[in-house]
Amino acid sequence: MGREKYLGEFEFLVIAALLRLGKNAYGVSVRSEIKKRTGRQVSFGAVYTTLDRLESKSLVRSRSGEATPSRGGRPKKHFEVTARGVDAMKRTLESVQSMVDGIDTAWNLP
Amino acid sequence: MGREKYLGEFEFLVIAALLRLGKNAYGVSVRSEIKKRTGRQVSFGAVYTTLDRLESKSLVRSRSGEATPSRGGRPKKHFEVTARGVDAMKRTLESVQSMVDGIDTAWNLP
DNA sequence: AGTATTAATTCTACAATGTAGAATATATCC
DNA sequence: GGATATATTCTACATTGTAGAATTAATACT
Repeated sequence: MGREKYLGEFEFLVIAALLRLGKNAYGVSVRSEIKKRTGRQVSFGAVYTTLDRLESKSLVRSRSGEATPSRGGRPKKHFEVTARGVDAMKRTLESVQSMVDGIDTAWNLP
Repeated sequence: MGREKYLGEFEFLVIAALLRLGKNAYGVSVRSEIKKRTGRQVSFGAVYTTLDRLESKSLVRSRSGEATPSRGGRPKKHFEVTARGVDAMKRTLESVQSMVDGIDTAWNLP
């Protein structure tokens, strides 16, 4: 049995973005989704590096190349979350929630 | 304005543990609280290193030395979360939740 | 064909955080 | 003082976070 791993803070956001974006998930859209929802500023480098690392850990998978992008530019590289990726996300979210449960209301945390 | 920072995954757990433990928060109890609630295995090194780093970022504060520990052993070093620490926690939790919101039910994540 | 324009990804580099385990310190008791 | 108990500090390295410049690939235009 491989030791259970947990997602880093940013890795978590990236995987969540992939899940929400579904079919339309690729570097640029992941970045804007995170910016849009969290309001935080995110560099391309951060996103692509993280996507690569997640892929080499098999938490994410990519299918490259797009048929015909009607307008110029490099082809997109689409990503999707693997089953293992979803598991890692669940595990991570579970530990966060088990620790936060209770104090959230006491300290009126979100 | 200093750029908004976010807590790392483990830093988050440690701060949460401090909040729950209140008056009784110190290295050893933080470790066991995290183990107990999340079921994950946690080394002392991880906890103390993180606590130190959080302190140097002023997200946490420590008051050292205990009056009379009725039974032998080195004195405890107690920790508490600063206002900035609570803020960082809120910010971090907010971005996690804003990204997870919606998919949690769709993917039956915790 | 050659060049400009657009869209997106890859590379490079370094900072911050995660993690373990041995070593060390401090206190009590006999 | 030596044994025992309790807790923290140190050392070292692996993984994750983050930014921005450079590069690649495609289309459109002249």
